[in-house]
Amino acid sequence: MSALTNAIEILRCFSSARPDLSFADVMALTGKPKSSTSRLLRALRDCGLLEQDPHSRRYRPGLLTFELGRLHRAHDDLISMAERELREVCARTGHTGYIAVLDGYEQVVLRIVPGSNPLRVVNPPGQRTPALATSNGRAMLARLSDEDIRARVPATYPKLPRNSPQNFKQLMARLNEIRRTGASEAADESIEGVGSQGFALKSGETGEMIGIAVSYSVQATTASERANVRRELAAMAEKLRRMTGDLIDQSVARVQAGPR
Amino acid sequence: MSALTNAIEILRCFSSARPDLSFADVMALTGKPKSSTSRLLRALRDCGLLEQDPHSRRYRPGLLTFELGRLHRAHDDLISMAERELREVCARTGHTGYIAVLDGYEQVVLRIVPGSNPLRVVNPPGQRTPALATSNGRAMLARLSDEDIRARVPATYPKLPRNSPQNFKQLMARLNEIRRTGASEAADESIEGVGSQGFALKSGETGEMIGIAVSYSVQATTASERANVRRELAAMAEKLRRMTGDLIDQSVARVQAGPR
DNA sequence: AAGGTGGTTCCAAATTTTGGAACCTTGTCC
DNA sequence: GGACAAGGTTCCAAAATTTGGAACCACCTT
Repeated sequence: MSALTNAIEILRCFSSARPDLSFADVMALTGKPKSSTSRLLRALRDCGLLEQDPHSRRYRPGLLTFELGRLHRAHDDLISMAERELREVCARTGHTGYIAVLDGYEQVVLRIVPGSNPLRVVNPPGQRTPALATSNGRAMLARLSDEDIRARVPATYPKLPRNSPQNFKQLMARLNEIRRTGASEAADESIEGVGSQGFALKSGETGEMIGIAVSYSVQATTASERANVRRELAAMAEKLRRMTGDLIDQSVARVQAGPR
Repeated sequence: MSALTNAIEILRCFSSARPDLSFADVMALTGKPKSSTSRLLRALRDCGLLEQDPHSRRYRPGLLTFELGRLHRAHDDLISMAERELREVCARTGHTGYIAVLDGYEQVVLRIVPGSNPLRVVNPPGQRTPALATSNGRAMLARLSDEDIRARVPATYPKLPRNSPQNFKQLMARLNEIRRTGASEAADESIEGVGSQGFALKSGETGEMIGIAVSYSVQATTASERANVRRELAAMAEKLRRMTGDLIDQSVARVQAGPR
């Protein structure tokens, strides 16, 4: 599927860091010849996966992506359940909640539940982050086999924030700690000044896995507030595991806190 | 681009009426042979445009569509759309444009689009003004229920400029006139010597509402220029309503002009 | 066992794709 | 006006990919 593969390669050039691209951008990023690029962009534009600004000539994701994206897991029971419970936790704690999924060694935020706290962590859904550097990301990785983790982490270990695991050995130590203690937490990692706690949840029926986290400002959140978040997430995790048939060892059933 | 075209054909089978599809569904909907369908679905799954529920075997839009759709949405939200259109109107008319939202009985200016006219109305974003005394403010109020309007206007009617409605009865008369004629316009109200015309726009999807206005100096703007502004805003309103799914009666679809 | 669903693989013919070269349009600068 | 750059488009022959029918597979139900 060479044409399709090439088209997808172009689609993957778009990100929140690069929401729109020029003809030359696409050429540089993909390394494809001018004529191939021209034909591919035209095909993508004609089918609705890309659209082009008439003035700037720049390309961006088109309406079809929006229409399809809205359908993505719109009727996912696991996510709906988790989101309902998370809303209550965020209403009580005032902090912002996230639901994310793993893709490779990265995670993608699917849902955000705003808190009432005036100091707000702002991150749009759809954002991609190394799962190695987030609380819920690490919680999800800890639920995988070591082989699976090894296969996901790039051979060239990604450059991560200072407080995140700096190599595979450190990562595995962190993950084993999460497996042992049930605690996944971090501060000043993927976002400076922001801490979070999270856990992973699996559907016993489908095997689907999501990572749930609550984040807050490190400086503005007291130790007792953090302890409260821990208790809230522990209760939430236990409730959701019962609801979804998430089989997990009791020894790691406690809340896993992490960065985010 | 036959493979790409066929893949897109499959993607277009998904809708909110059919958020996920089985192998047989796809075959029936596209009429493609089994082997082609199998290869196409596999390619779409491998590239992230579709994902497959491991339990039910059904296909649905994949993570990549979610991510790209979010990028599309970020570009195409209500305010961004309105601002882009307003820029063109202001470029053509030369006057200053405003986008505001309602907060209680007041409006808050979110965006300002400068015109080229040397006589310029200057108002900073974030400014609060009684919506009762502005063209776009009154246009937005006219879109609310009478109970909502009543709940927003303080029990002690606010002191307003001379040409603005001086009591609740006069306000309702003005709003009903806007509802009837679709015209919301004023002069010498919130700013002495300044007139404006505006309309309200609602997102069919989210219910979010904004008020859009173009303002000008009353003395320096001829009647034919004002008529031109009216035509420009009417065309802009119609276009935006189509784009946003703003359902409004045809009888009030004409431009509403107001003070500002 | 028969039948159905959800696929996968093989194969030769048909179709599409590819990249380099030549070309086009529009705009900017000297 | 000429030169250059950005953003493309079209042509062409060789290479690559795609196609649909047939055969096959795994699993489930009656």
